[in-house]
Amino acid sequence: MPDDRQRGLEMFLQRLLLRTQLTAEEQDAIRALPARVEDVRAGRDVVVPGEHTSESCMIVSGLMSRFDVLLDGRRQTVALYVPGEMCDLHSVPVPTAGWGLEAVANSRLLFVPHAALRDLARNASLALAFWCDTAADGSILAKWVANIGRAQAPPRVAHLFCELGLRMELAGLGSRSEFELPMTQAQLADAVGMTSVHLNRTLKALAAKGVTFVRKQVCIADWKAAAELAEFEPTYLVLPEETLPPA
Amino acid sequence: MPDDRQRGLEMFLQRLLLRTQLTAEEQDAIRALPARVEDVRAGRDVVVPGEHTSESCMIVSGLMSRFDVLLDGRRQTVALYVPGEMCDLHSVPVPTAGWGLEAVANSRLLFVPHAALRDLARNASLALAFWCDTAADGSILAKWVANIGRAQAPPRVAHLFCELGLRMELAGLGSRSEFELPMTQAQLADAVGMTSVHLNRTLKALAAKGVTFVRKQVCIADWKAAAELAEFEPTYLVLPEETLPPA
DNA sequence: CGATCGGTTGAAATCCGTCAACGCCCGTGG
DNA sequence: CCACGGGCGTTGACGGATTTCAACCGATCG
Repeated sequence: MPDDRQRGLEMFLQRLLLRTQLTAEEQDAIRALPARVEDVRAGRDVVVPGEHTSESCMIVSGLMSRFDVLLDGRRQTVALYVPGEMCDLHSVPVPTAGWGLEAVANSRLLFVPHAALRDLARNASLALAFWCDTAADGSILAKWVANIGRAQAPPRVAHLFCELGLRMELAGLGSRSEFELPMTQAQLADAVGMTSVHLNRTLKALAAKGVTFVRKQVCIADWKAAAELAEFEPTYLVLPEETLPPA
Repeated sequence: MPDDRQRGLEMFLQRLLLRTQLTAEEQDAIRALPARVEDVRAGRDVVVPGEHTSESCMIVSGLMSRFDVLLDGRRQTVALYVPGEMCDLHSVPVPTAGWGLEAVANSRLLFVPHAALRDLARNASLALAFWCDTAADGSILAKWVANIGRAQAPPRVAHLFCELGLRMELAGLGSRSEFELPMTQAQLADAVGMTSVHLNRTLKALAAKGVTFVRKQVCIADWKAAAELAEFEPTYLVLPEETLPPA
């Protein structure tokens, strides 16, 4: 359990190294960050919308959702975060969030004080690395806007599955065509902007095309076909060549 | 015209100062950036999706759209940028864009080489300022996901009008309740993820509530009522207190 | 003057949300 | 051991929201 702090920071470092080169000293600075490990249960709100935060949050295991609330209480998930990702790095420069952060599944989180990250950001390379991560996060958000804004339900869901497949594979959790997605249909519906009822029907339609989501397990029989159906084009994930599917 | 370079850089600087404090030297460094002014006509694609860019783009006047394309050619606008905003700052850390950039109206743009911005980012405060701007951009994207993902068309359009009202007011172009929005209904439809036909009908419904969009002019009779209808809550714009509407 | 673009309107088809009910699984408590 | 209840998934029927297809009009421009 105390080693999970080291493990979490190492995951964070590897994430940064995906997109930015860092010297040995800079890498050690990340490893030396102060951090606190905490387990949260599924359904728990880690950050309440409107709250002022002083720590950023990294996911060691589990699944987190960044969400917005409507007056009637309905939630819209605007981003999902898988293990190895910093779900809150943007809160360092912008600490007063307009959104909330919820544990979709039981999760182990690593909390890092903003002050420590701000301090590290005085180093130019590390600042660039943080900036880069935030830009990549924004790139995914932009894609979500496009995905939710335009497509019919089946490609919308398929697109999310393709994206999460790659991200899960990168996290070392299964493969892009078969991975565990520890969320309910209702939570998934919130993420793609539809009703759980309609999502359920959409899943049945997708099952006919070899894309299934059963017992929290996503299976994509023909990944290439699914990517085509979803018009999935992974550039926006800002990942290095070798982790991407062949064109 | 040569002065527009200075004017554009000054707008950029003021934008950064909204959210970050900078010393006189740092401010001068922004003012001394190399930059190129260019006028583009409405409808012109400044950045083609998938292209590798080596310059960031600031808007001196006009209106820009960041968009994603579908195979069938339809576009989904994922972000709109008004004068005074850097529509491309994230391309410094992430130069291979998955999206395109289009001039919605005739626009005057200021292009700044990535290299120069990267160079400035070696300064910790400036790096934080850039990071902050990118995070704010992401915050708006997140809100767009929530806005588009939610059901009804009228609040969706009203929300966009409220947001653009504040951003236009901040840019010194009209007020939050009356400003020019130089785009066609079809372009607006792309931005909110609906058909131009349905947008047209939605506009008529909104007109009955005092929110009009006629001859590219947005008028909001009762701003507070419109904000309530749209469930507009401006925290996500990451603007200083005094520029926000009273609660 | 014709052509094109942007806006407007109508009618039909489709997608999707709402309401409601039911079954399954699993944990809890009797 | 069984009864109960709640969370979750599933399904049907219905209505409303949105898209699609189509036509028309006014303004602008060559």
